[in-house]
Amino acid sequence: MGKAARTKEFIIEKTAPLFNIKGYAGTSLNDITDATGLTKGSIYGNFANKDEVALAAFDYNLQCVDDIISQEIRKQTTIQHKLLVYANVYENFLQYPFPMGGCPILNTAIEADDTHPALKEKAANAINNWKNKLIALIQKGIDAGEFRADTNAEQTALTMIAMIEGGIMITKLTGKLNYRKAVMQSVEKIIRDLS
Amino acid sequence: MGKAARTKEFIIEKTAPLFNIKGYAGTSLNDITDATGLTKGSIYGNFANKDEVALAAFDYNLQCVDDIISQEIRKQTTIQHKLLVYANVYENFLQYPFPMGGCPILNTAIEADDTHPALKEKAANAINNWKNKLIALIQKGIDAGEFRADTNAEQTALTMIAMIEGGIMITKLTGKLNYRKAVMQSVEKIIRDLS
DNA sequence: GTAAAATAATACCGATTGGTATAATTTTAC
DNA sequence: GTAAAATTATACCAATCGGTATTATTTTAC
Repeated sequence: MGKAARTKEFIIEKTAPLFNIKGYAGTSLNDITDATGLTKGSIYGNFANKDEVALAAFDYNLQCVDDIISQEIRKQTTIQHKLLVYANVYENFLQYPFPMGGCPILNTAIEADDTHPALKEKAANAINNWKNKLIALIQKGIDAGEFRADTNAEQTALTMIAMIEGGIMITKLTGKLNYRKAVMQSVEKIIRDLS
Repeated sequence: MGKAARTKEFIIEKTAPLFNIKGYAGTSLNDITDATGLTKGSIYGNFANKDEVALAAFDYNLQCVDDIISQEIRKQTTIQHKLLVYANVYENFLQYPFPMGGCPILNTAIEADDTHPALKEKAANAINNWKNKLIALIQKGIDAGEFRADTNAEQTALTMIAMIEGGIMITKLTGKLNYRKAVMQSVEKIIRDLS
């Protein structure tokens, strides 16, 4: 890994929390130079513009979440427990190296949906990948006889995602941790009801 | 209503969609003067600063949603149907005079939670009021014998809100209307399961 | 070790940011 | 109808916005 690649990585690491907390419009190039200790010349020597930094920062934050989830899923043996990982990780994300500012998909989705097509597409892909992973897991559970045969995998997957993201929003906003806990218990109920 | 009050109202009406679509940081004073056709002098003659416009715009957008919901709830007679209004209105919000840019609570919550305490508090109050209304409805259903006595009203309310807001985010992001439909059908199932 | 190439710092650009002082114009109160 | 008060427009402010040309400094390749 050459110097250039290392600096690029460094810039992304330092700015990823900024974009997740303050948003794309709310993060200025001054914020970026402050957070990295580098100058504008250095930033623009490694990225074409602010957009490219933001896109890379989103990828970094998303990868961070994916790594945590994947690692926890690998620890579980039954499909039901693998599905429960999503609820458990998001319910206790303070215990994990979760990106500062909350779920990057949610944050990016809300800001970018009407304003930034490139970021919007990245967030949309993230949701679709998440959905597909859930569907694959649920289908595996159906095939293995662990879940009911009449399960609507796609509807269950979308409902889980909606509940998790909605629960994050509510708790981040109100400061009430038990609000998220209540929602995540509903997610758990939905998963248990698949059996 | 004097001239001043009318102009103030006019500014709010014209800028409310802006703030809901582009966000607080993304909406500039130029956007505001463009949308209203007024000059900066006029804006600052009626509002102390951009913050005050944004706060008033949020109130306006929220009132808009509340009016739609309240009106539809009044049309229904059973508690179950009153609860279903939330799912139905949000599922078909294109059929109503819903604020441009989607749910103002969600939009404001995500942008303001780490950056704008005053807006954050307004959004938090909106969520709490929504939650309390749902709890009151559910409790009424329990008291009337329409719902099961062991219903956890608060958990149900929070789960409904999370699902609705999460469902809005997913559909706004992916453009797939049937994704929201799937989630809203899950909301309906939760409501039906109360009986 | 040296020369070429890549990276980083400095200094700058025009445009835009939120905001204000002042002057012109309307409203309002009587 | 007139004078005082409130509202709106004009012109401006310093600061900051994203971005770039140029210079200085490191890396890299040989």
